[in-house]
Amino acid sequence: MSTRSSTDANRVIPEATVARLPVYLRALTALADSGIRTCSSEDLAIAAGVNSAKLRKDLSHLGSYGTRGVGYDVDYLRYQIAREIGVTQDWPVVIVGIGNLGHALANYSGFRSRGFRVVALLDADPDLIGQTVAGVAVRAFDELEAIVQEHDVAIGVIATPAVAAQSVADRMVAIGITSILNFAPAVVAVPDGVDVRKVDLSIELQILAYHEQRKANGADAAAAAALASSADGGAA
Amino acid sequence: MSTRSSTDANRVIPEATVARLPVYLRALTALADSGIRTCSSEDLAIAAGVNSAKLRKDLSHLGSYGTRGVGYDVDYLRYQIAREIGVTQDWPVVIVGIGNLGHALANYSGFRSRGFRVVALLDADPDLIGQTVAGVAVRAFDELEAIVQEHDVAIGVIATPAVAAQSVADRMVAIGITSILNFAPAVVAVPDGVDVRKVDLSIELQILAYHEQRKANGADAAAAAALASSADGGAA
DNA sequence: CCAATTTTGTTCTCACGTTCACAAACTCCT
DNA sequence: AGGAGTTTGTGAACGTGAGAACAAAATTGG
Repeated sequence: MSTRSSTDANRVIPEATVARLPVYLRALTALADSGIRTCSSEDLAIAAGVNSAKLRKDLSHLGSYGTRGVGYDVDYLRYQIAREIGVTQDWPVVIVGIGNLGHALANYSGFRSRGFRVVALLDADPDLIGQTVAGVAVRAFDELEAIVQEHDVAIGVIATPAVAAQSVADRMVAIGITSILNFAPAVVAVPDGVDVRKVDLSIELQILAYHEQRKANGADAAAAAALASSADGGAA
Repeated sequence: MSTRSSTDANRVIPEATVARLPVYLRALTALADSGIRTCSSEDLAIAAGVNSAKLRKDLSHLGSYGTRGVGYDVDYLRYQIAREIGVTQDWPVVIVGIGNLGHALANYSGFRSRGFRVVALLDADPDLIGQTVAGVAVRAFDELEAIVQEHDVAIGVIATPAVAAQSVADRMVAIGITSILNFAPAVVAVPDGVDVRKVDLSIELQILAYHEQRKANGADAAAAAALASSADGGAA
């Protein structure tokens, strides 16, 4: 009795694939916007900046949505990926911490257009409460529980300073939020069953700096190696 | 003649390790700030939110900076990691695109304190040029080349709308920038030798949404499975 | 209708990353 | 000094992911 349909909710999709599905979704939207109705895995792979074999393998985890010899129907595939990710519905989101970054997030139009709706902005600073940002009033952090219950919020965004991040996360978890996107430069610990993703601006820059330094050192090392080998002469 | 010192510039550090080094650096700074002079791999692993075996293996790629039976000297290890990443020096950075996100980035104090210095803010919008953001004047995008050459900038940050991202990246590459941090929701293509890292707010949310949806479906499926098995009864 | 062509979906192999488990090396206490 | 107790650094096993290569399935042209 192991007949598994292609829409079987129990099939596992590798994490690496899940992380790329939103990229494919965006690339498909761009293709659709430029009037393209059908594309090959090669076309889509280029638009998404990946290898076409990887793209096909990723899509094969969702099901067989292409046609051999033809390619993929852009709108159809787009819908299938959106459904798989879960962004055919709208997800209510709360943002905690309305500093510079919180402002930018509240104003980011990409959330609304991609399946997310900011239902509340919260901050602990009394001076901010009552101000309107991006058309949404800033409310007191204490109101988190009421808001989460009213709108059935599952996803919270932390944009506070580092010191506040853990206590905000604890509160979110206690209230029933099960997915957290953390922009604060701090590690937050959460119990099993709660997902945390971390976006850290300076960590990304540091990773670039490492490679940048190696480029410079590599050039130096190559020069040094050239000198050394010329000093070695033919003395092998 | 294969005597390789522990500071051999040619040893390779796995990419996954490189991505975690900044996390360790931050955790060590936090420990140092609370007056801790020495820590075990277990202590540091908890502070960094990773498994201690992974932490030790990561550090072993840099060299042997710990003492068995004792642990790591916080300041010493911090310096070694900072040197490895390359943030003992200051990296000049330009930010292109001073919208909501560009504002937030310009004001982000974490850059300055972690080895990066914003030397210029650029935008194509004439209305923005001349305004001061975070103490730095916004200048015309055309001035990119002069600024990059004057300050020897190797790292550029793109915070423009998606449509502008590729052309900004092309210009950066042409001028000699070799590392790009891209916040625009678009894939940018660059030649070999140029590193691009991408930070995408809505992609992170979409990944959370996927898992959130699976939690809900999983609960449904579990309920359905329970029903099915009770319907099955003992009919094995 | 059949051969040639195109393109998907999948299999196989290799590389990379994670985790376990333990020997080596250090400190502390008697 | 020597044994007990800690903690690092690393070898080995395991799991996941990437990419090449190819069979299967569709279209196209004669």
